[in-house]
Amino acid sequence: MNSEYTIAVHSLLYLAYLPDHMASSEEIARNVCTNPARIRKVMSCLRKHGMVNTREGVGGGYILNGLPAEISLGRIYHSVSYGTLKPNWCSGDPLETCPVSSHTQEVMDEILSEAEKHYEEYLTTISLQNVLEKINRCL
Amino acid sequence: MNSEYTIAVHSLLYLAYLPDHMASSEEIARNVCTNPARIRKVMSCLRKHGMVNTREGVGGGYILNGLPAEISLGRIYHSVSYGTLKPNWCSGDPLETCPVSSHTQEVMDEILSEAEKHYEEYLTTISLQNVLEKINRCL
DNA sequence: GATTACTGTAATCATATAACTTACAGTTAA
DNA sequence: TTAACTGTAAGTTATATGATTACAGTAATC
Repeated sequence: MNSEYTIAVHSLLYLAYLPDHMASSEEIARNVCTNPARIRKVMSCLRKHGMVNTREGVGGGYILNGLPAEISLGRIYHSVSYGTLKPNWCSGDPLETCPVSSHTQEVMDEILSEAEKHYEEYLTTISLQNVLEKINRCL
Repeated sequence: MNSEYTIAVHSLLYLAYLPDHMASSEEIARNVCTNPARIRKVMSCLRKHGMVNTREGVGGGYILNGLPAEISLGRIYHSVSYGTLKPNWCSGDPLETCPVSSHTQEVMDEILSEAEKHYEEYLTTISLQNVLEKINRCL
C-alpha cells in the first residue's frame, strides 16, 4: 500500500493533538519525518475532502476541520488511498481463449475490491480520537 | 500489495480448471503471462502450505492438492502474502518526545494488522470453486 | 506596496522494490 | 544415460516510490 495513508493519518493526529489544531507543512513534516512538499500534497487532498482547512500566506498552515472523534480512519483511507490495495500487476491475457487466462483478472479485481471494502469498513470504526487514546496508553 | 498473490490464485485456478489438475511451471507461466521461475517460486510456497503437490523429473509438475471447493482465497492469501498490505515506509521517530511522533507507527501497525484480518476473513468466504463459477459467468 | 512566510503544484533526481532472465544443481521417468 | 522436470539463487532491468528543488500564487504585517 501507498504510504500516503500513513502520512495523512499521522498529520491529522498531529493537528488533533495540538492545542490550537494548527500547524505549517514544515512543522508537520518534522513530526512525520518527511519533507514539506510531500505533506502539502497529502494535505491538499485532505482539504478537498473536507478534513482540514488551509490558510496560505504569513501565519498560514493547516487546521483540523472537525472534531477528532468525528473523523474516522476509514474516511481518511477512502480519501487518500482508495484502490491502492490491489497489486498493479496483471495476470493472464484477455485475448486468450482459455477462460482462466482471459477472465481471472476481471473476476479477481471485483473480489479484491470487495475485500478492500471490508478493510475500509473496519477502519471506519476507529476515530482519530480513538487513536490518540491508544497513543496515550503507550506512555 | 505483492502481486504474488494474484499469481498464486491464478495458478491454482488453472490447475483446478484442468481435467487432471496437473501442469508444468512453463505451462502455467504461459497462462498467467509471466516466467516459469516465478511460478516455481510461488508454487514452492503453496506446496509448503499443502495446497499443491509437486513432482520433479520427466512428466513432473504441479497438481492441486484438495478440492477446489475446499481451498479458500483467504488461505492462499495467508500463505503467500500475509503482512504485505501495510506500507513499508515508517512515519515519525521513536526517539522523539512528542507522543504522536514516537508512537503513531506502533499504534497504526496494530490497527492495520487488524484491518488486514478483516480483509483476509472476507477472502476466506470465497473458494477456488466459487471463482471458477464467476469466471464461467463471464462467458 | 514591498516584504516575508506561507500553500499549491509540478518537474527532476535518487533510491528501493519488483519482475525478468539466466544458470545450474537435484530429481525422476523412459 | 538422457531428457524433462523442480528448486533456488544471482544478476539485470524496469517500475514505483520518495526526496529535492523550484516557482507561481496568496495573505499578513511593516
